[in-house]
Amino acid sequence: MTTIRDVARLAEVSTATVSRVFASDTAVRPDTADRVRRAARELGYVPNSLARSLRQQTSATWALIIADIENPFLTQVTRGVEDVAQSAGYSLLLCNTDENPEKEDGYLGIAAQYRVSGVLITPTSATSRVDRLLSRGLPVITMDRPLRQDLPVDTVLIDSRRAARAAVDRMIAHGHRRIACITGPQRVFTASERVLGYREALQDAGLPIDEDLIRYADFNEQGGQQAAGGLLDKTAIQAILVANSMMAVGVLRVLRDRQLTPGVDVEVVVFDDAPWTGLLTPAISVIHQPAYELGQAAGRLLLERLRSPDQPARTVMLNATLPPDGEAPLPRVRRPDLAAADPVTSAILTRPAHLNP
Amino acid sequence: MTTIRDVARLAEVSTATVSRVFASDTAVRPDTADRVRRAARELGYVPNSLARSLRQQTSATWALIIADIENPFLTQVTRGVEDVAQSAGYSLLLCNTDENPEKEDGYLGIAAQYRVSGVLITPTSATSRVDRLLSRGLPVITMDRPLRQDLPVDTVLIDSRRAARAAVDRMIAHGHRRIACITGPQRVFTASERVLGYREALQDAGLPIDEDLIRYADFNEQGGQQAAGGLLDKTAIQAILVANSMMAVGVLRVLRDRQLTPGVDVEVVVFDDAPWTGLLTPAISVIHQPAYELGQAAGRLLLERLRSPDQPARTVMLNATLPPDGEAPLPRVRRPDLAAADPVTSAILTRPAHLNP
DNA sequence: GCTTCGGTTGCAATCGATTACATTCCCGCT
DNA sequence: AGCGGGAATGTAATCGATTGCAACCGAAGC
Repeated sequence: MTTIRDVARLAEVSTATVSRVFASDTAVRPDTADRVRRAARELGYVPNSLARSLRQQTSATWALIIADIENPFLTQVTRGVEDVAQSAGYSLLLCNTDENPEKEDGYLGIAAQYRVSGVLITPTSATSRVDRLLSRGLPVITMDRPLRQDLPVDTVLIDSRRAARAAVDRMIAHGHRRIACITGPQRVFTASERVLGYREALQDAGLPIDEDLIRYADFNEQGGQQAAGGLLDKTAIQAILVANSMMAVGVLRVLRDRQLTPGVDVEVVVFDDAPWTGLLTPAISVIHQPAYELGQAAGRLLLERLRSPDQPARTVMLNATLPPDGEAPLPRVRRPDLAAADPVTSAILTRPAHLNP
Repeated sequence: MTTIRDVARLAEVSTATVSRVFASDTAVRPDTADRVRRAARELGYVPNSLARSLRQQTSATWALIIADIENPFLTQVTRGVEDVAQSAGYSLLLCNTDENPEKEDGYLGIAAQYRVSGVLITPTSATSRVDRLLSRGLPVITMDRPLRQDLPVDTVLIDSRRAARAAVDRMIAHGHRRIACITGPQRVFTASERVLGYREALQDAGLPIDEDLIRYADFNEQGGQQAAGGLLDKTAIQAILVANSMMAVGVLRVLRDRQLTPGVDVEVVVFDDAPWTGLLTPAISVIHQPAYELGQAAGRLLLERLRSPDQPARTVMLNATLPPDGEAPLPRVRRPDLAAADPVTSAILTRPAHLNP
């Protein structure tokens, strides 16, 4: 493996000069620089970023710690983070926790070992041990789920409580009374948050809350299937709110198996606007979550945090949207311009990405 | 940030001893080791893996370079790779190329800079510049798409040509004659491979091939929509083979908009068994691709390559399966035991994952 | 008591870059 | 010619670990 010394030798300069050509803005005479670049090309020199990071005490890497890479919502988040990272010169260390706090802990340790310059995480619970990173001065951004308020972490959330409430409001307006809610593990913030919105809507309408209509299960297809099965075994329902698109597949499968047509026999509203939801007839309602924008906002918060480490922690709240009653879901725009779309976050998000050396 | 010296000082030993406690199997007296571990815990010591990797000339990191993190197929592949990597002590550097050869090139460079110990890639084309990694002795595993035969890279493929052919055979058996094929960019191996299978089936049946029924488009929803729209504007069809599940959404949307019911007016067969496909009525046919297993196999090939760098390159071929005619698609098993399921690869895949220090 | 030997431990070089500081070079001005 | 000063370049310390080699220690064997 050729090193900076080899290049220096061939170009007949010192390693300092070579380094300056590639990694700093210190002046180097153009012809010297040329000679160095030629030598480097000839030798196939690739700088060793481990050595560089060691010396500079910082690496151009972020750790992205997410619960489930197979969840399309998180996939879109990942994509948003990746785009910001890439355009600012950072690479991503990808970590999949499986909603498992121990796996998460392990990855937090790895993030520390790798001396990444920031961590973006969807914490498995509010008690995730990110404090151990913070005490080292490592910036942490939490996504989709908040941590304890006293921790100095920037946060990007989606207001899913309000969206859940709007969805249930509408079900009530449609005349439904037996309305169920199938959501993720109670420990997970977004899962309980959606239940809160559900409860609020019922309470506001003066309707009783039947705890048996609220089901917690794993945030995946099987979870949805089990929850819906257990629910329908005990009682009949008129409408159902499902907390994510993976669960929705399971729920819809159960409905079909029981000859219940979504949208006819049971009104169904689902979080996440998975593209396939538009294919069902009649269409089910979906709550659009700005997942890509969430990732993007998280990435940008991290960039700003790196630029000014001591500013107070910020929380960005994005809106989930339920299309107006009677209207088809909005056509999916692949990459909406968030800054234009959401005034709440535009202040943060319109600032140009900082291009790191 | 506390370093190994701080720990050494507190434990009243040399840095060498501390290092040996944490990172090698050299003997250290149990009570000394205890003292070191206590000191480390007290100081909150986290080893710096940059320094370690620099010294050891190898890092416990793999680069995973994929075309599109939002493609569920590739997401499952990622998951397979991640599981193997994690259980062998490796971390993943995630790179998203967007099917863009320049972005890919950039990431290949980053992989080299980071001195990752291996690269797993779905190359954007057969001319991807992985040779520059190979010449450095960096192991490369290609996934889902092969490179030039003369390159010493291990490869995991899915035999999608055969699956495409089987699907079209069946369409022909059903009496269809105007059969279309919507696939990805021609440059992408799997896209053309599926067309080859399509052609073979028609040829074997002695049917003419109408080039106008073959459409290349982007491997996403929009691509599927455009291709299907263009196709149906010109001609009517009886059956259609779609090359992945993202395109399928676009295609199915077009069919619906034109009042054509999949499975009734047009027979539809789709690559990738996206979970939602089972929700459509009547159900469409899907070709199951063992994506998770592909990722897993790739990870294991890399582990073996790292263990014996000089063995000849290997290619693993996995089967895509079309459920027998008339039968419902197989119920999705979340994590099938690949070794038991597929004798072709069991030899490789049953070997226990090597646990790295 | 001395030697030997295996088990522990320490010393110091090393990995490949960056960078503070020192030195040299070059040019223009007096 | 001599000098000043800015630009270019070199020297060497440094980042934080690992590891070859040497030194040391204690017990066993003679």
